[in-house]
Amino acid sequence: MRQPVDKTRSGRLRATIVDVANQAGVHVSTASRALNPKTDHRISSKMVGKIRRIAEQLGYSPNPLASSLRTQRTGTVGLIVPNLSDPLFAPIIASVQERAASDGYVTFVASSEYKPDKLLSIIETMSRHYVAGLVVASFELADPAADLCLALGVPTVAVLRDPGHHGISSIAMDDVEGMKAMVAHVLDLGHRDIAYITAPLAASTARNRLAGFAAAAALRSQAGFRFDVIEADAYDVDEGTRVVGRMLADGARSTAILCFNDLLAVGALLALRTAGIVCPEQVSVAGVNDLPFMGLLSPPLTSLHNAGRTLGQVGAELLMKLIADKDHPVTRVLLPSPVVIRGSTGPAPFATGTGQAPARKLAKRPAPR
Amino acid sequence: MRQPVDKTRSGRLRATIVDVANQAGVHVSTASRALNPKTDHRISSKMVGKIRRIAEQLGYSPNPLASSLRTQRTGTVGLIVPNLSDPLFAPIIASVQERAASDGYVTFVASSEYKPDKLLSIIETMSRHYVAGLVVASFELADPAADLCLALGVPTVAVLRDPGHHGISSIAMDDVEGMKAMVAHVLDLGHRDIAYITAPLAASTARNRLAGFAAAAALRSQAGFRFDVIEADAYDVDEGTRVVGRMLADGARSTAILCFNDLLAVGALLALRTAGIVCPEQVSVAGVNDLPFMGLLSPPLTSLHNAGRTLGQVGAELLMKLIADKDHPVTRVLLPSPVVIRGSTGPAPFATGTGQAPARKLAKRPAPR
DNA sequence: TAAGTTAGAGCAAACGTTTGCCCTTGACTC
DNA sequence: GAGTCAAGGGCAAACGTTTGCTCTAACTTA
Repeated sequence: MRQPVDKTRSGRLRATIVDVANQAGVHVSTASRALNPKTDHRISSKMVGKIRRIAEQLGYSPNPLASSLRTQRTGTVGLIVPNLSDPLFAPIIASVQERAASDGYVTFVASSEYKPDKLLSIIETMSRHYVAGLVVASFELADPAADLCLALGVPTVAVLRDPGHHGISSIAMDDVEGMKAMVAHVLDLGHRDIAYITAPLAASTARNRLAGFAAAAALRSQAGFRFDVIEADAYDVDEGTRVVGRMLADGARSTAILCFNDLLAVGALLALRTAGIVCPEQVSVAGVNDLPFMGLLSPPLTSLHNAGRTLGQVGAELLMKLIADKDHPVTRVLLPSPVVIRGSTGPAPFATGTGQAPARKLAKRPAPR
Repeated sequence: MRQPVDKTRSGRLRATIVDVANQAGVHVSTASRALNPKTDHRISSKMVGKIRRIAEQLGYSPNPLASSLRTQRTGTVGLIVPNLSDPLFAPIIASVQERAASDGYVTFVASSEYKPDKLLSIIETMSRHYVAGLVVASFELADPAADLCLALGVPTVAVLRDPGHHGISSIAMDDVEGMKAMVAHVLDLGHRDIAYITAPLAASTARNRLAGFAAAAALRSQAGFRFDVIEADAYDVDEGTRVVGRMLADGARSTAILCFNDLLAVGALLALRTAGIVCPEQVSVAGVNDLPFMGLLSPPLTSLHNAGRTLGQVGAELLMKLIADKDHPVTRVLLPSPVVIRGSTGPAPFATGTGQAPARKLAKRPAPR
């Protein structure tokens, strides 16, 4: 005698497929097939109707754990970002989530905290949870984590940062061209002494933006132009303040400071303000990513557009294809990253148009108000 | 004859507990007990050692799906926010995630998009996935979703917004006191005609901030004081611009505009700027939440502090307790929400200190630059 | 020394699905 | 009218754990 299912067990009152089958007077396998659109052709249509009706009325919905255990597939995808608090990732998280949900997937989000080992262990964990696929925004260049994803056989899409792995599809901003355009912008404004604050070069974004800067600089390698690169150790506002503070203390003469991202740029603005240097009249500043509110700062920040939502959406879309078709070709997408010109970049002081800027230290002037 | 486990199946090469048991020459139940610290006292310690060693060397880790199916428990918690893109929720997401992870839980994040039905269906889904508990930042007042959580028997903590349900623990900001303090602040500055832009009153936050505003207003119900309430339909910058645009068009005379949140306040600033009204000289503006960068706007925004990280951390902590002990008493935590005074609030124009402000329309003046 | 206790380990059921295979039945073919 | 076939449905194993129960042997205790 089969015990009737105890509906009150553990506080969960959920009908199982055997309840449905019993009620319909059929075998559980029949119920299973009838409920699954992929297999319901094996069952007579009136039986399908009956079983569906009973399932509905019992409020049956399949237990994803049991189903996944049997099929070795789940309805979940994983999303890994390097930092959950950085506003840069908010639209990516939101859009990946939305896109995945529209295909019936729920999303695990995890933060790798910019730590390569943590990334590895998260991937391990997610794989153990049988995620159907992974969207990763944390890859570094030649990241062993990319190999791990492939070894584990989990479909993976890189967003924002491209590990440069031949087996991993990716979607990212065109940082090289973006940065070239940014340099062109400040050159147009007459700047001849330009500094670029880069982030640690482990990430493709950092590498590419530096490459763009360097490429643009190479075109003006003549006398009268000066291009400096300073390396920051972090990605946040404080680091920007520290770095620019040091630059000023070292007597830097740059009239334009381009930053790896907006947070560093905001830090730069603060450091300049503290030093009594007026932006953009004395020094221009620009960032990358065009975070929310950057247009409302004073001065409003010039930046490179970052299509966070598109990144996430297209990335998730790509992942869905990869999941559906294991042999989907590896694809690589680059999104244009145009310069968003605002008030923090302006004409170079004493610009002569000849390319020969007079030697000059950043003067301390009282902050305007 | 048992077939040897096919390690290459479906691309996943994972040792199971039966591999460990076979290798150790013991029954799988013995292996299971040896591997579980809760039950390993039932097995001789040298056997435990041997089995652990073999497990390690085989790279065994338990399949969470199978384990959860059997135990009806998972190592996952759910987090539901109303909007993934709002910077307000970023620190909450990050901190819940961190705190849960430190207890070995992975986190599902979902967005209810401010839609009550969507919230219900997300809770349903998560419950089906056997989440161990739920952190919910989307509750409305007297939300049926709160009943659902209880009915499903899933431990739940409300953060930020309190559904006011006797069975649900919560942690939130003290919006009533915060708003009172904000009103006191602008009264101190001499303002006598104060407007408050509220959000839809479905949420406890909206209700409480309005209550705080009303309570503070009640103390000055004498002639010469005027307190207006305008209801916004949304929570974003655009809505703030629209609402304040309408107010101006309607000839509002308020010299201080308090807003439900920073996004509305930013919208208010934009509308004022468009109208050529100078903040704070002509009209003061304040928000709530103190989002990142609000101190860098021009003018820097006065706001109420929001302890997002604490909210998430304490909320998750509370959830861990609830999970560990089903009979943990329902607790309610309120965090102080002090006024962060910045440049967007200033002395009332024509302030006399007598409480009798002269009738005056908001004058259009050219925007300064 | 007989009875009772305990430690250590195995047995098998259970969690809720899915799916390859088999069986029955009725229709169709030659 | 015997053989073929397809449709419709049942059987039982499998996914990888956990856990109540049983069994055996060794160890106490009176």
